[in-house]
Amino acid sequence: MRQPPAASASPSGDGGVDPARALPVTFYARDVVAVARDLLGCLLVSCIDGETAAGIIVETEAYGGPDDPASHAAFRRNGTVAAMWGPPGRAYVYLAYGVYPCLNVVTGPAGTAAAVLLRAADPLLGRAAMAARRGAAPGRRLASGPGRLAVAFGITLTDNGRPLEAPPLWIEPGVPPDRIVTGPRIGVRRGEPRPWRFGIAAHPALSRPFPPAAERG
DNA sequence: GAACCGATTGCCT
DNA sequence: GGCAATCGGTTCG
Repeated sequence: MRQPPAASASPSGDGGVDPARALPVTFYARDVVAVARDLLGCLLVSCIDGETAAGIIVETEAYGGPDDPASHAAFRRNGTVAAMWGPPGRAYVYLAYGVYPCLNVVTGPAGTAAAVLLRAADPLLGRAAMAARRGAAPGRRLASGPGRLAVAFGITLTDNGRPLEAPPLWIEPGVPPDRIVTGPRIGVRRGEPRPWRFGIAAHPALSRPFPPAAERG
């Protein structure tokens, strides 16, 4: 499987990315599970600190509103989580274990408090900048994991609530994947398990392999 | 105002 | 494979 041509051979000066192509708010204003699946193959772009970083989204997780015990919105409404309760198409950034920022995309009508966690991306542009931010060699784990992804793209808590339709942070349409795998969300302990983790089948940039049972699905 | 928890990661054994 | 690091928000006293 070759790299999708989403960011190749463009007259744009940034190696092919173009904020004019950013997904409209209507894309996000849908069911959180649908958005989570449709984001696979799309191009995440950030222009932060003078560095352009872009990568294909290869893994996502859907988190519902108050009805989803695993969601931050289940028992919280104020603070950073307030972004989840806001309008769709905006970023919800939280700090995992006080260490790593994690980037979510708010979905559904305002007040739904649902969001999609971006768990992994396949670096396409700005690998050097990603590696520098990660403090790692430009190898294969630059953005494979929610914390790694956010750090690689320069995302911090200050980006919480930021609209995702214009610089410095936006998402462009990409090539829909041939096969999508499904599995239980990672690290979730509360409530009944939901198969709301989605990934591009057998993609090398996945944060972790999917359970065999999901591969057959 | 203090204690506790968490949608993680990297380093240690 | 196991566990410490680290911080914002919520909960409890």
